Amino acid sequence: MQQSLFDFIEQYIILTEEEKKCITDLDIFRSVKKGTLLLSEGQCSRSSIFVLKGLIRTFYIVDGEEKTTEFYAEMEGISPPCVLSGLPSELYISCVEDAMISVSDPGMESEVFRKFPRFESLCRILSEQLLSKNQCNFDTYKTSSPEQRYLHLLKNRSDLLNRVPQHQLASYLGIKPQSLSRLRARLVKKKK
Amino acid sequence: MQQSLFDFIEQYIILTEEEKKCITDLDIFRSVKKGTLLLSEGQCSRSSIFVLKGLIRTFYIVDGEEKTTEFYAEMEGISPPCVLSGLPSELYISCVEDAMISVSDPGMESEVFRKFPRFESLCRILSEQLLSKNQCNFDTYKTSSPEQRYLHLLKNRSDLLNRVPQHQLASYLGIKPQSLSRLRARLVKKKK
DNA sequence: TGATTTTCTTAACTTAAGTGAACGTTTCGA
DNA sequence: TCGAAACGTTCACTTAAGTTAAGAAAATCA
Repeated sequence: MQQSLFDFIEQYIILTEEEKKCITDLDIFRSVKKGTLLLSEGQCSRSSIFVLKGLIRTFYIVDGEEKTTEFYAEMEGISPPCVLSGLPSELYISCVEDAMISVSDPGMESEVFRKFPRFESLCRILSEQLLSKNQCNFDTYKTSSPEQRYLHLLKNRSDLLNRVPQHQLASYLGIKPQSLSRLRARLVKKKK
Repeated sequence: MQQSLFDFIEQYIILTEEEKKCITDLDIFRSVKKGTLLLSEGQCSRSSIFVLKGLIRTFYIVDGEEKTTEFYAEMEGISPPCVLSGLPSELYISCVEDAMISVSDPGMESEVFRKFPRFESLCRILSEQLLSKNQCNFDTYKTSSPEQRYLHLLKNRSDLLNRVPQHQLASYLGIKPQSLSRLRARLVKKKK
């Protein structure tokens, strides 16, 4: 299972046996059941999550209503705001499917950076890439309508359509479930 | 002028004279006039920008229409997607006000990292913070209506209201200028 | 300064999302 | 396996943004 984490890292740098052992020794791999809440409002978690298998989802609760903001599938990771801010979380993280994840915290990271400085270099590059990607996604969201966002999802992450309940998808697109139903009906009619 | 860059960095690490000289020698400071385009569609720029004074704005042109995605004021920086991707830019960057900026590229950065490794450590931390902040902003955008986004702007970045033309603000909020006018009129009426 | 362009607002009409409700289907736990 | 809860769709109505157009105000520059 940890092999898939090694595979991910080795897209960037080839790991020595010593480095692999160091990662293994951290004992960061966890198996979690569908529906598990990995983070709840009010918690001051220090844990960053990397998804090895399965699917997790982040959301807020605004006026008693879940607002899904992102899905994280294989080889994607999330470090919730509370990890850096130290403030109680407003974010929830929950398991959409049974999943294998790795869980780390800033303490582990600095330990690894101390032992193997090139890991910090890798993390700088990765977080710059993530930042850039995140900004692009934000820009795409801002410049699209719900319908365009749905079509974009259909094209680029169609796996989500089968893995995620409609009402979570709707929320992710920024609309209500009823509106997603209608939107889909409208598109089918247009196509004819 | 470069002092304000030093001030920014020294919020995190105190610079030695040697480090300051290294930065000064890079000759990265530029003065730019209002209206100047710092990046246009199609360009493969390698330049990241940090704003020391003034205001710049990023936008796309979609169906012949400008879509403003972000404003960068004092002590904020932007590394456009093309810097990392190497692909021709779809993003525009333009100067909203006369500005003083610093312009760097990946080559300069690796030179500085080589001479002073702790700069890479600082950059990792900064980009992790930026990523976290960017994700929070994205989440706030996703979970808000245009009206809520306007009120949020009023509360948190009210300086922009005076520094930026309405139609650019409207675009930034994800609506048309006419809708922003109407929204404002609606709010005034509500207040009474 | 005067002319021209850009910007901002208002208005009437259109389009699409929000709301509340109903109803059939699926899921899940006792 | 039965019953309750959650889920997805449809409908009628409401609300707010998009569109088109017009006119007033402000900024720009020759």
